Amino acid sequence: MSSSEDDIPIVQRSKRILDDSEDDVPISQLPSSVKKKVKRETDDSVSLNHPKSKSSNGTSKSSSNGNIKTPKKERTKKTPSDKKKPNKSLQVKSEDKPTKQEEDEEETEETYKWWEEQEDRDGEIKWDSLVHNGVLFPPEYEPLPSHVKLYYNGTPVNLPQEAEEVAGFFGALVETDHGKNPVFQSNFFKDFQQVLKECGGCNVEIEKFEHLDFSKMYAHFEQLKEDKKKMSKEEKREIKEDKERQEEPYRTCLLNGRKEKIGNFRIEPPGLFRGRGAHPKTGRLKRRVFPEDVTLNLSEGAPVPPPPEGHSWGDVKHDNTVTWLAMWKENIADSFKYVRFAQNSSVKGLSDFKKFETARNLKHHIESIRKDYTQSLKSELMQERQMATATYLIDIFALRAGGEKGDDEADTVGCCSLRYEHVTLRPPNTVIFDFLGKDSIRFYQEVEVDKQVFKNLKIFKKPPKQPGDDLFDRISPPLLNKKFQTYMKGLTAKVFRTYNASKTMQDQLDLIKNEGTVAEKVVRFNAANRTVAILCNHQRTVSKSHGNSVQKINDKLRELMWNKIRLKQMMLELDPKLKRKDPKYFAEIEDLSKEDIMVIQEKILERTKEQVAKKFERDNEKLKAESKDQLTANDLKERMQKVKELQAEFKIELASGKPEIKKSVTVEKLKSQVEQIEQRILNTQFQLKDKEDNSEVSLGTSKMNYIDPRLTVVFSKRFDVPIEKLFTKTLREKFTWAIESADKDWRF
DNA sequence: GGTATGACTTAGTATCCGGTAC
DNA sequence: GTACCGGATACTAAGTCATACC
Repeated sequence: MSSSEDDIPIVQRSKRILDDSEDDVPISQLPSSVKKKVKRETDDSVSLNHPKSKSSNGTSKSSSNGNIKTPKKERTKKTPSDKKKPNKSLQVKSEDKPTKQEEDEEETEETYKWWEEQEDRDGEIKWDSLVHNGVLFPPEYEPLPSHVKLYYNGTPVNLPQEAEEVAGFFGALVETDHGKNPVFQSNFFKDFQQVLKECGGCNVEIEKFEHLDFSKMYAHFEQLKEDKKKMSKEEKREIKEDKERQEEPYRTCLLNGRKEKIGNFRIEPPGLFRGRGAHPKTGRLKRRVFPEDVTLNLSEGAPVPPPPEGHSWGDVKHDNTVTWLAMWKENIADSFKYVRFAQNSSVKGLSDFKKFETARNLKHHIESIRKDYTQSLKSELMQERQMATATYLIDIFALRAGGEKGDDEADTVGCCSLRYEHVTLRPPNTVIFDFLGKDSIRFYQEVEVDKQVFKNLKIFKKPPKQPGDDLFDRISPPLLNKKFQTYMKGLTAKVFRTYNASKTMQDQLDLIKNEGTVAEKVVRFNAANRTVAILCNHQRTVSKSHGNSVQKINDKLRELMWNKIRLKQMMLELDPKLKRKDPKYFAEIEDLSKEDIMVIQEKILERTKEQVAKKFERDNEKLKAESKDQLTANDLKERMQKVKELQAEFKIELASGKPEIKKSVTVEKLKSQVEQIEQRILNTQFQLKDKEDNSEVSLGTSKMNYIDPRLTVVFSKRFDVPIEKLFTKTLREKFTWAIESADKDWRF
């Protein structure tokens, strides 16, 4: 690198790789060294039919043949330059920052519709050319102000910078569940002491975690949060724009000459490992990643982005059989972390499409698979019997495969790793599953199973087996998957989950009638989604505000109920004979006791008081701003008088049991008001039920990973529900291929 | 056949951000 | 204008599975 280049800030230098040198140059026109001869595998190719390839009757083939088109063609080896050159509009532009509108247009123009391509896309080669600007490193550590210290036994500790950073990681978490977890504390403390030792120690001998006092650090971080909140809009905007400017070069890359988004272009910052569940390593220090730890992957001959000043890359690879752009080794589990394409990239889209097509293909085999494993449940061979039983559990209860786990990981299980204690048998054929699955999420289900499955599980638990022993001791996920491959190409344990999730969704959607408002249809769609989420055991922790908001809705319901009763009381006041005519209609008048009513009235009064007080404050602030005379305490008293009047009315009503009737009121008018309130009650109850039902169920995971997006698109089209109501912006981008390729008649 | 490795998908949670009520 | 709430997004941990190697 020339010295003049050295003077250019890293951000600008790397930006130039895409912006200057390759700007407006399609990859196919790059120097020949960039182009790479590509050998494509042609076996079992998958491609999508696109709207242009209609059958003679004008309907898309996708609805009838499942979009799979696999004529094996002998293909000659292709080089990138043989491929169709991208449109001018697809080339990366960067000079003159485009306006927001231009950006949007550009976005639309640049979207590569891979699903409209005719070519086969299977095989080992994942890309023909890949050019990118490397990765974004987290900022260097900024030392704390000198007055913010860690204390040990009351003594302020002068920590070296490296150790202060680690202490700060903990300091920020002291009040969280992690910070209070003894394993987290102990792991942190060991690593903290190690770092301290590495950088030469400090003024105090630190021996016990219990003597550490992080309160000053914690207060400092809290203050920083507060300050951030208090920043003006302008300041916040500037910071955001700065951040975006810095990230810009790393957001996208050139994949086969087309601009594509990158997902996690940021190297993970150092911190304390937050393992889920009872993870033995939770709290360990995740060390800072340096360029020397990072391997880049890009086209041979493509310009290698310069590493940050004074550093060099660990390695630079040119492997087009993988889809990562950069990787590094992390120090907790000693595994790799990858920088990959974004969810809406062609690479991810194609992979998603293939996943759903494989799952969809299972429908042609599922019947014979079920027949086969039902037979094998009675096999003489223990291994076969275990295989059949495990397949049954994976198919029917959507269990994961359940690979072996080490002692240095959380103790979680799936099907093959189920142990004696995870399954309880209750004759004649009830099985109680109780175990921690992925992410230490509890799987608890009491289910009735096939009689032979029950028998088998009983055999698998027979002595000398005891708690701690594997239920399925003769099989493993690789063995299961090997067997699955004999049923169908590409079939593995996880495909059953995708298949059953999408099949369930389709069945549920089929039950929905095309009636009601859009909002009602969305609620029904979500209910179908929820069935799938429950099948897959997708949970979430109840939000902190959940109890509060449920309480609010319940209060609202009681208030509505009271109002309805009052209206009915008024009706009887106007025409007492009504009660004899329709006793059922008026029966609910007795539903609320005097105490109930008092509580409701108090809540209303309280709320009204608060409203008046707040309005008073606001008005005063307004007057102050206009330099006018302030409202006085007397004014407030006057305003509060109205609340007092209301209170008096309530009191009279409570004593007499008769609400005040206005002159113009008629029985008919009251009846219509009752109907209105009843509708509101129904809506509110519906809203409450939805909230309760969803409080512990996470719908997003199944929508994102398991439900074929084309099902959602079909629902949207058939039921006239805008796709925006069913997919967020991110999901619409991720599933553009589905939105543009599935028609009304598509079936999973 | 078992284990290690590497590359990918799936997953829950933390944080951001925009709408709404006041 | 602000505080609050909830949905959307970002982050990264934790799975699955193919392949290589012995």
